[in-house]
Amino acid sequence: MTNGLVNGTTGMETQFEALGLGRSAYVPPHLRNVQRAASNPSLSDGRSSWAAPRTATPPPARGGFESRGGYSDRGRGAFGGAPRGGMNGWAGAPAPAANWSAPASRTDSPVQRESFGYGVWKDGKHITGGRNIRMEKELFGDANDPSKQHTGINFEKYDDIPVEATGAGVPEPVLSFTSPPLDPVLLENIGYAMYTTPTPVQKYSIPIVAGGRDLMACAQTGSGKTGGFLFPILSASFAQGPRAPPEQGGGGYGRSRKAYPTALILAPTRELVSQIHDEARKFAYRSWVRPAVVYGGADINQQLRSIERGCDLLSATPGRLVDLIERGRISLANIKYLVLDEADRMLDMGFEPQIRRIVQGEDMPGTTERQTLMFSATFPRDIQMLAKDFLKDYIFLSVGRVGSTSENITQKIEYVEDNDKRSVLLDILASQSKEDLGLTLVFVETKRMADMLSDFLMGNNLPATSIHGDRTQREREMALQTFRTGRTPIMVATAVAARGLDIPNVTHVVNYDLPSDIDDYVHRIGRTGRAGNTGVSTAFFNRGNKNIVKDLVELLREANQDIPGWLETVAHEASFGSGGFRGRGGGRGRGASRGGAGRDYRQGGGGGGSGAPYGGGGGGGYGGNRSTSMGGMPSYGGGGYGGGAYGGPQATTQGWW
DNA sequence: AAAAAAT
Repeated sequence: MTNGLVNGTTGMETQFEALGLGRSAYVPPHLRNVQRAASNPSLSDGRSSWAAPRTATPPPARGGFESRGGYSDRGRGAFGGAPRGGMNGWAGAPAPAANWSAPASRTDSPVQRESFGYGVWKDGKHITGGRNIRMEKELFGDANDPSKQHTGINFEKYDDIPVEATGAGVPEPVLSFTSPPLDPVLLENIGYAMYTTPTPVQKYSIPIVAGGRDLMACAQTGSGKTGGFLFPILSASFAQGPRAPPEQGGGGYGRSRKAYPTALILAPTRELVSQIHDEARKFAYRSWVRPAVVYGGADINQQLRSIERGCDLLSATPGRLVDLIERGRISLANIKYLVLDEADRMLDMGFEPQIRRIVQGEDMPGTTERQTLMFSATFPRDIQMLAKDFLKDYIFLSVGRVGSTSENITQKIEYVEDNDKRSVLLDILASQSKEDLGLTLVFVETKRMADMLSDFLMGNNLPATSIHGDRTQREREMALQTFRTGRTPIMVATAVAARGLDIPNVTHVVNYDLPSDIDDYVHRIGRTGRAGNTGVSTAFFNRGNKNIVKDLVELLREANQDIPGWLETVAHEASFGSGGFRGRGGGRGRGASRGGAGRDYRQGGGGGGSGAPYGGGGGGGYGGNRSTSMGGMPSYGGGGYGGGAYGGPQATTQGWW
């Protein structure tokens, strides 16, 4: 895919057809690079090619971006035309070109940039740009635009999130945003974003990263982890400048079009990457750091142009990044900071070969020459392996679940048979008060259901849209945009929207189909009740959801929610149903997951021989079969799985299955 | 079982 595809502006599909690369050439994502990885003996050990010359001296100002002017991508959002949440304020505003180019003497003059909110790194110093009110409005929003209402996290509920840091030499957490350790420019940006107090993750991650340490954090979205890595990385970057660019081999030909980012953030979904990028733009305001974003499904030529204009902190999905590396347009040789966000999810999605290639098989500096931060909701064995390979002497941070103890969200569970779900949903939507301008997010399990349900709602004259992985990227972004702005205050979504997305004003989450994983449930309901607001969550429960019932009841109890009697009954039955039912080797390490999302397996003790909180031994909670005090009631049939669980109309004493 | 992800 590195052949002559670069030319032209036609869509990629057209180009493929022209080259005779029809659908037959398609390789499913999870199989991509497999051969390459297998046939590349240097993957895990051979760092030879890149490791050689790297100077530690502060780099000179980079001629590349200085002479190109770093402003234009700012005026355009991340990469040209893709409509995203952040684009509202500026769309009609004229480009500032006339203003800044007029003096025509030196486009790298900091004075000129100062007018536009961009700083530069020059002669080993950070020259901060001046304020730009228009840009501030675009980045930090204004009160009249609900889609950009600030989402600063300042609320007391975050204070009771338990955090545990383990490892050698854990620094004291900071208690507030101050300089030091944070750069004054960053502090100003944090102020513009209306963040007043660091979240628990941030309290720890700031000094950890500032102290040059690697970090493995078990934390979920909503804990403020984006700030947790952006703040210390940007702060250090502001102070230290970029890494010296490597010698351009031969040098003969003009300036390279290759981008050399200093920081790389990998995340599993396009929307998440896009959201991280929007945050990065805020906190990089007025600094020399130019954030950039690349992901699939969007015009690659626009992204290429965008990264040419500046690419210091790059947020990326793995596939598109590999593509750009193959095209020779991005080099990782200058990386000082690597962040893997939602690492467990990335592995679930089959990204491991691509991630290993990016981190170990290209030109990224080794573990000792970069700082690496990994975030993951869980800490199973494959994540531990990744941590072992990517991190050095890391500090392990375990952050409790945000939503579980929150009473900001009223959780209702209703018993609804599949056939009744549609009409019950209509009832719910109809009963929502007209003054309630909040947004309703409806989760379903399949893409097909997402389509069908949104069609159904629209057929009933309800302003609905849908988001799932089979929609085009444009449709996905449009759906998110119309949802955010309230034009379609109902959005039907699959798992693509379950985690990470921060959408203000979601007042109601409906689990039309319950997930089978309690953590997914927590993530979903966490789309509401954010930033100190209250929210409502309604779940449709029926016999198909028995697999989640025990965790669900436990969660509801912890969150002080009303638990319907019938649900308790079902949970009780389930607890001595088939032993192997949960399927994951005795269930998940509840104790670990609840109190702190995971445990530092290096600490030894508790949690089973492997130290893995999940799998293997069951690190607390409900390992193994639980024969209950009720005694006697046999489990259904033999083994538990599949047919066993719901295989028949089990008439029990409770009578309802 | 489904979803997501360079084209």
